[in-house]
Amino acid sequence: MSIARKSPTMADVARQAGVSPMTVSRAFKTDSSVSHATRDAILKAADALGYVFDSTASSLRSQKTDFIAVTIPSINNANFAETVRGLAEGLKPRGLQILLGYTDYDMAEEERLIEQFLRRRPEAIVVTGGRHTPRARRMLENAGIPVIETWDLPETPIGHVVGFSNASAVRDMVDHFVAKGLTRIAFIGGDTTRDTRGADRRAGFIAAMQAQGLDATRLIAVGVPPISMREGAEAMGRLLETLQDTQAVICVSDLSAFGALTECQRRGVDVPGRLWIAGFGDYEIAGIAVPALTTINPFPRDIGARAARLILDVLDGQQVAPARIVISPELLIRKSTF
Amino acid sequence: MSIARKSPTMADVARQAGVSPMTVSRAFKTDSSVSHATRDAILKAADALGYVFDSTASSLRSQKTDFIAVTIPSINNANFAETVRGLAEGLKPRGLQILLGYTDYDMAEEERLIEQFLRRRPEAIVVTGGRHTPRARRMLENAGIPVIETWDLPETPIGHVVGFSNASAVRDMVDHFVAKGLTRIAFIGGDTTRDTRGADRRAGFIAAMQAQGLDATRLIAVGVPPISMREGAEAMGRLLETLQDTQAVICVSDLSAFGALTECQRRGVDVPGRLWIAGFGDYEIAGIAVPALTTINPFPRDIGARAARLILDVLDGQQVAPARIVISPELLIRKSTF
DNA sequence: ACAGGCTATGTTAACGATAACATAAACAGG
DNA sequence: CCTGTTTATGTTATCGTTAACATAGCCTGT
Repeated sequence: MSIARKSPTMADVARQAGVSPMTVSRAFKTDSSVSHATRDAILKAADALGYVFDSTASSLRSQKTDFIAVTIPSINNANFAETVRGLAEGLKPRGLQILLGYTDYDMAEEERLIEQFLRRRPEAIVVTGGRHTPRARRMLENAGIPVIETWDLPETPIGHVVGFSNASAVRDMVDHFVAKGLTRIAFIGGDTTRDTRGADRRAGFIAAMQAQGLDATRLIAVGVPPISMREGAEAMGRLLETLQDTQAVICVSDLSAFGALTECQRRGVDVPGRLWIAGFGDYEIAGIAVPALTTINPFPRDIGARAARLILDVLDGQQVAPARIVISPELLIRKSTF
Repeated sequence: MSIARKSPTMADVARQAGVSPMTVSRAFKTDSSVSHATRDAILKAADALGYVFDSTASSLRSQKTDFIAVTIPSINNANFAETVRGLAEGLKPRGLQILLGYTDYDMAEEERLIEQFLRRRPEAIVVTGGRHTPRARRMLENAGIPVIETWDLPETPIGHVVGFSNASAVRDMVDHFVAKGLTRIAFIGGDTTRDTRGADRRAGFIAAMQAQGLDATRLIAVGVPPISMREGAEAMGRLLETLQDTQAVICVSDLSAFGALTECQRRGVDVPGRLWIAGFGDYEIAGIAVPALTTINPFPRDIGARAARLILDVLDGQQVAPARIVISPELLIRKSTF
């Protein structure tokens, strides 16, 4: 490794190429007016010197960081990952870079993250969900940049929204089951309200059951959200031991649904013969499990893609009023509920 | 939303608090010497004005961004996510923020990403794997910051390494199967060399089989890496139709292994009775599938944690020579190979 | 041939913080 | 009580780029 002498700046490149620093700056922008010969000479000089453009200085002077801050609850979740992909793909053509952070489903951590991110002066910020600490909300309101809440339809949004109703998606599923003649339906989820979308789904389940005049108390809560396969299996074990006459189980996500399914397999409980199981999220496993799991596809990729387009429109001044983009989740009936 | 008047700077806070801007700057650092009363007054003034610290300006002047750049092949992969978690956790106490990007298993995209990231002047950069485009390699070598290659043990590393040998991990598994008396063993993976770790695993399989004097040509290649559950199922379908006497299958990852298992379930092929299946990665699904899948745990969280500690040591000057930290993956024998 | 417009480039100052240096006041030790 | 040290604060210049303005040369149309 060579001695870390100070890295060259535009001034060094300018000297080498026999032009002013300003012309070097222009040569590094695609649109600006620099003659072909000059730009070539500058890029060659830059290459020879090993010059690397300094975004930090550029950001300070131009007051543009080209950062889009994004916070998601978990980095280890295929659905949120898809939303980030949708975002990244939509933003990349414009040279916008995602500043990604995860909150571990913790609103205090979200607040901390938002504060950190706003210091970096992003062009816009995308957050997951519509519930935040009061201070986080205040910071977002005063940030002076577009704010987009996703994966939810908050009643009093901060700015823009790209999401869907977790509660009514679950209601659709309950109604479907009831239409098929089932009445004893249970819900498996996590045991606190850390995961607000999970809580919304449970609330939607309860409301839908009550609206149908059915018993809405078959609720199994296991573990700290986000609950995954193992917790789903544990919950199913409990369900099979305490509420043996249950006909169908709706799980807060496909992962817990799959865990529940494996528990049935271990205990020799026939799915869907004796018990129906459904999940949420249309993760890959839902489609490939045997039997394939009934689930709800909330189109996470689209959420990101729509948010990206919205950001571009807002930054272009094409969209000024707060937008409310509603995604319609799709109910996917599969073999686990036949 | 209020009129976006220019946001306040330290100078504004200083005026409000009746001190110099420098004192405001000091008040925002935890260690520096500011009297208790002064700091309180400054923080109150900052709060009243809605001041938000500007990291961009700070970074330029202090030549410290507190960014650690990290590139992973896919954002939608539980193992890489764990590595990022390990990194983030280790770096957070020091105020270092991760700048995360994914390459989609594409070295050209990795090159693009590295170039973008280096412009942001990170304190260090962590990349996945030991193979890069020549230009990417050159950029990393000349970046003048610590470079850490992970998830691999490159022969000619750029700088530091935190990884393991994908090939020898698979060899251990082959040797285990052979010791159990099996001879007709197949390998399922993707059909190109985009995924270099996948390619290393297949190469390790072939070498191990040949070393045992066995037929190493039972190779099923399906789809563009990274292959997942669906491709695993498809590959298993092909295997069952073309190489019926196969006794065991090693898959490039647990996801394809699980897909393969489901295909066996659909076709009524008994696992492990008629066929053994093993994966790689110790994803959650491997432990909970029925039967549970034999796999290899490469301790992805540890990779991140060790990389984080290494970064801190290097930045502190406690570690100067390029480190080579070798993780020992663990072979986990489960019900799918009994 | 000349006003008006366009293209390619240069000059100056500024973005908002802080490193480096300076200093007044408070304090400690003999 | 005086010197030497520490603590709290201020002053100045600067990090590397680019917005804003300026200008020289060239083209276009009449």
